[in-house]
Amino acid sequence: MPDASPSPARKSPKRELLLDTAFKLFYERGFHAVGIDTILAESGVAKMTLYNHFKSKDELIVAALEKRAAEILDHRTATIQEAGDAPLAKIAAIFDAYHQWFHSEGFNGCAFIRAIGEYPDETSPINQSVKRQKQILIDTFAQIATELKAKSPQLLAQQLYLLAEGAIIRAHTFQDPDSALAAKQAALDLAQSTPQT
Amino acid sequence: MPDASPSPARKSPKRELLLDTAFKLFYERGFHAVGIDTILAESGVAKMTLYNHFKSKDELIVAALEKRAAEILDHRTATIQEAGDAPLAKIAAIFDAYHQWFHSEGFNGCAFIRAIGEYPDETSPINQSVKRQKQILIDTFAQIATELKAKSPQLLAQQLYLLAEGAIIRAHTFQDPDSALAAKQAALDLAQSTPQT
DNA sequence: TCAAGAACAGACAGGTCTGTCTATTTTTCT
DNA sequence: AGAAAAATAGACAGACCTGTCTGTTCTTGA
Repeated sequence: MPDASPSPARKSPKRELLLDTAFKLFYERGFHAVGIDTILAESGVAKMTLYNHFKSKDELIVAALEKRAAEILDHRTATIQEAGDAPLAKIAAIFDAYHQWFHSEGFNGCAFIRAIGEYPDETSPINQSVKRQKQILIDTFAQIATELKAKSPQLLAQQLYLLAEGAIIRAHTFQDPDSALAAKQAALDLAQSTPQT
Repeated sequence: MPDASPSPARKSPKRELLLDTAFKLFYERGFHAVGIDTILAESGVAKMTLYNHFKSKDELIVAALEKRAAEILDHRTATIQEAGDAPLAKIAAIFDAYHQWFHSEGFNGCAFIRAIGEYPDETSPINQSVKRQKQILIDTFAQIATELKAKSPQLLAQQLYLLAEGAIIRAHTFQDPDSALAAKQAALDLAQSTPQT
């Protein structure tokens, strides 16, 4: 009866420590570039503890990404919540949050996009996990675009998403944390030029 | 007098073959994921030949990226040339070219962005090479924005760039080759709403 | 207190990686 | 034809990688 499968405790301190350490290192240096041993040394956890919690490195990567994704989603939800009811204010708030992120210590682009880059195989669980996470952002934009009564909410949502991803890429590539400003302005231009009732 | 440094023949068939094969494999599977031996097997070239042309794997990566960058630049220059003199037509032509690219066999995102993702260290020659290449695209947009007499050509250029990168990311992440359409429309919207003389 | 589960250190296997070396063959140019 | 340059196969070193295994110690809860 004792299930030997590697998820005995859904939430253990060691497990959380491993996930946070792994994410930090992967984000800093890349997924292939960081070995298991580095994560273990940095976190001070034993190898068998890791393999008791996760079947493989890939599973660790997925879990680390999903933990981070949950945190990001919470943060974004709060950001939108605080922006009030006006759709344009919500859009502005989202891009302001990007602005803050780009200015934060250790910003290194989008871990999820980088994960897709390193695991381009569509059947990889890593790849699929990223897709799910990104879809949530698009859905958020679509919700706002609908509230805006845009002529084509789907199109506007997609365009806002393009601007967001583009801003991340530019901030990362050129180490310019102000990339969100141009994106925000373009986003508001596009959103505002939409025919409203 | 014979310089033993690893660049004896600037242009040799084997060298070009190695660069093309390397790029293809890196683009398909990622930089860390593809080993030297795989490139050698695929190209049918001996290991010492590779190391006679390139000091290291990193140098091979840089050379492969730069060869590809030159080809892309040529293609883009021709695309703009064929679009005629109207700035808006040039912008449309660039995004149409993205559209074609996204629909082409083997599209797998932007190799340069993925390279930054795998080599985030700013001092890496790989990282720096990508930055140079991307700057050329931004400069191209800036040139067109200036021709357009945009109020702020730099801002518009940056926004067009964000849309372009965003479209690539979206096409790659969601395997949706039509991502360029929304980007093109947004680009033309932004460019057109610019106050002209 | 004491038993069971969790985490520990560390060795280990088996594979892969980059880069070097040698000795031989092929190509190229004059 | 003959010399110089280029490419070849393949072994090799040394490092690193993931994942397994063992036996010990720590933690925790009844």
